[in-house]
Amino acid sequence: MRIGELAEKSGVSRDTIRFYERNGLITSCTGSSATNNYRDYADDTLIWLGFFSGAREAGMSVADLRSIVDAVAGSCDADLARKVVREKISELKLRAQKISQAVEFLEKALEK
Amino acid sequence: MRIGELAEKSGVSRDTIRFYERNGLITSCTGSSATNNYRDYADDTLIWLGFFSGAREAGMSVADLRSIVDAVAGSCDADLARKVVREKISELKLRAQKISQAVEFLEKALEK
DNA sequence: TAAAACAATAGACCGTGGTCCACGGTTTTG
DNA sequence: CAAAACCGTGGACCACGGTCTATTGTTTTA
Repeated sequence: MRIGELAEKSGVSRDTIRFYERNGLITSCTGSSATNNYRDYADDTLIWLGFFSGAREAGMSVADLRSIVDAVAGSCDADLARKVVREKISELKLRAQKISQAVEFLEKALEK
Repeated sequence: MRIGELAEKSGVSRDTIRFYERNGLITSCTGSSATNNYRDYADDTLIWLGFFSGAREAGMSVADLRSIVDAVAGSCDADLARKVVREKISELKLRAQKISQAVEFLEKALEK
C-alpha cells in the first residue's frame, strides 16, 4: 500500500505518517521495483495507525508509542516486551484515574 | 498567600503559577499594602491548582481549564456555565473511553 | 543594617507533535 | 504524450505548555 492509500484509509495525514515513520513508529519497505523510492506499507500498518490515533487521544506520547512498538515488534526479549507493555497499561490506568477525579471535581462544581 | 507559599503547598512552580495567571486560570489581588506589588492569593487558589494539575495529567488543555474557570467563576450566565462544564465532562469521558480502548489493544498484544 | 531570601517583569529558550512549503522525480489517465 | 495526480526530501514554521535568565525591587533575618 502506498502512503496516499494508507492516509485515506487510516485518516492519518501523509505528513503525519511520514513523521511517525521518521520516529520509528512504523516502517515501510521501499518497493523492490527499483524505479522509484515510494514507500510501501504492509496491511497491518493500518491497524497500528488506528491504535496510534486512539492512543494519542488517550494521552500517550509518540515516545510511549515508540517504546511499545520497539517492545512488541522489535521482539528483542519477550519478557522485557511484556514488562514495557504492562507499564504502559498502568500509566494509562493512572491517567484514567486522573480523569475520574477531574470529572468528580467538575460534577461537584455543578452541584453547587 | 504569596506565590512562594502557594508554590510550596500546591507543588506547582512559581513560573507555572504566573503562567497560569497570565492565561486567566487564577487571579491575585495585588496586596493592598501598597509598598510592593507582590501577588496575594486567596486560599481557594490552592484547590484550583490541585484541580489544574490533575486535569492537565488527565489531558485537558490550558484553554479547556480557562473556559471552565470563566464559566464557573466568571458567573456570566449560570445556565451557560453549567453547559460548558457538562461539555468538558463529556470530553473527559470520551478520553476515558479512548484509554480503555488503548488498554484493550495492549492487553490483546500481551495475550499473543 | 547588611546579607539572604523572596518577588516582579520581560523576553529568550525548549521539547513535543505536527503542518506546510518548494522543488524535483514518477505514475496515471484522458 | 501531456497534464494531472502522486511521491520523496529537506527545511521552515506553528501552537502549546512551560522553563530559565537577567535585572530590579522588597522583605526577612541574623
